[in-house]
Amino acid sequence: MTTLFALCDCNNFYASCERVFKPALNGKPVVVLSNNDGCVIARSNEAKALGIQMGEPLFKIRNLVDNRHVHAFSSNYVLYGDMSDRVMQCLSRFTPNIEIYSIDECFLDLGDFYSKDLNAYAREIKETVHQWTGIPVSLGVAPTKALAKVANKLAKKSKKANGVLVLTTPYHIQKALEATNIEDVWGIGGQYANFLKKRNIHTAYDFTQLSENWVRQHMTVVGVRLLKELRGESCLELEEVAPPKKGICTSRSFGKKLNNFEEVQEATATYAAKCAKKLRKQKSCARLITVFVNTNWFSERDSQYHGSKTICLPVATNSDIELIHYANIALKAIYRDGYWYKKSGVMVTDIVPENQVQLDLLDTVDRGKHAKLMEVIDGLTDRFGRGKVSVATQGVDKAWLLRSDMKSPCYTTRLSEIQTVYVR
DNA sequence: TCTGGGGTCCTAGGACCC
DNA sequence: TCTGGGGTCCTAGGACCC
Repeated sequence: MTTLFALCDCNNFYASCERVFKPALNGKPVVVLSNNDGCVIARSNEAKALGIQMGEPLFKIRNLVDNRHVHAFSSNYVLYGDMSDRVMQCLSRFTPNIEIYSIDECFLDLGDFYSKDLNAYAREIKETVHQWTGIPVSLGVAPTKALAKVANKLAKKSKKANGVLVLTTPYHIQKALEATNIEDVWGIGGQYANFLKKRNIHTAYDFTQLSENWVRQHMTVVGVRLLKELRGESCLELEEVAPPKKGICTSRSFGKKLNNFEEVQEATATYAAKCAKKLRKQKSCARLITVFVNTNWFSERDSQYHGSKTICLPVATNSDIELIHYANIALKAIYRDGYWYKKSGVMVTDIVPENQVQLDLLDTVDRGKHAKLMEVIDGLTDRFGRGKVSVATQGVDKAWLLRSDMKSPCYTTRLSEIQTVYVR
């Protein structure tokens, strides 16, 4: 059986989302910033043309932003998540077999469409998504996922392709591989790119000429899989159902540096509650919780400290109350006075399905009661918005909160004005 | 002054067991 | 003095992705 994949990738996704609701920004440079308005994480084509790099800190390009009238937005993940859902729903009308690969990318199984005019079909997909959601996308079509990635990159880059490139013949595939720099290949990061270039491997085509043994020796079985994929042998299947996560992490840099235990504790408790919520969403419980704290490692003045502590819970849980309790214990064990803290985080691992939790005979926690309470809290959160109901440790003043001074409204989701309630 | 956050997979090496 | 061999599990670290 011949395989055929399309990779649909939203162009400059976050920047495009902002533009959908502010069409006056079309044709103008737009950037979206990371949490705390720290660095650039999305750029419109006009912003790229100004030389603004991905990941560049805002303060380094302040002049450019001001002088060239670059429109900067704080990130608004609720908006982007909702726009992503709309794009994916639209795509699923074209084939039921899709894999949502990331917030802005989707693989489509086009195996049944080989006899169709693939160029016309891909273009129809592209135009429909744009019409329905306002988001511009590019499509690459090829016999393997890695080749679909190659096709997608070229579809974006080439004026002639204009957002759609179909690679089905050996001739076109070879031309595409020759036109793709090795560092632009999916699965080749900076380390491997340097390593390969030193050995005179500069394009994706050069890479396909290597021997399987050599690649295995230097790049593990992952490299071999990529080699086969680029040679047209499909090794990566469409994963329509996302497997449950094996680890869940919530961490943030604080809006300002902190040297006060209570404030770090509030932030950390909030991250623990976020982990609990993510666990409940995928109907899992976790048995290991890790808390870590960091000072600002960019600062040359402040003395540096990194602490982390993992605690094994007697019984796996997804309750806010329990995870906050153990997060507090872990934090107390690693917190040292006399440092300026910039970031903390909570990670939960050893994750099991909710209905397969091993119980402990000496367990003193009323799990039924916790589950009921969490159900109520989740219900309130869904109706009235995040942060309206919380465990008291999470704090009220929140001096540690992120900065996001340039955030767009949540155009697509409801906001609420209900009084905040605290559960003790 | 200001520098993101959240994941995956693979391998090597040590501990431990029979 | 001689000092096995194979298997599993765990962890740390390194690579990658968006």
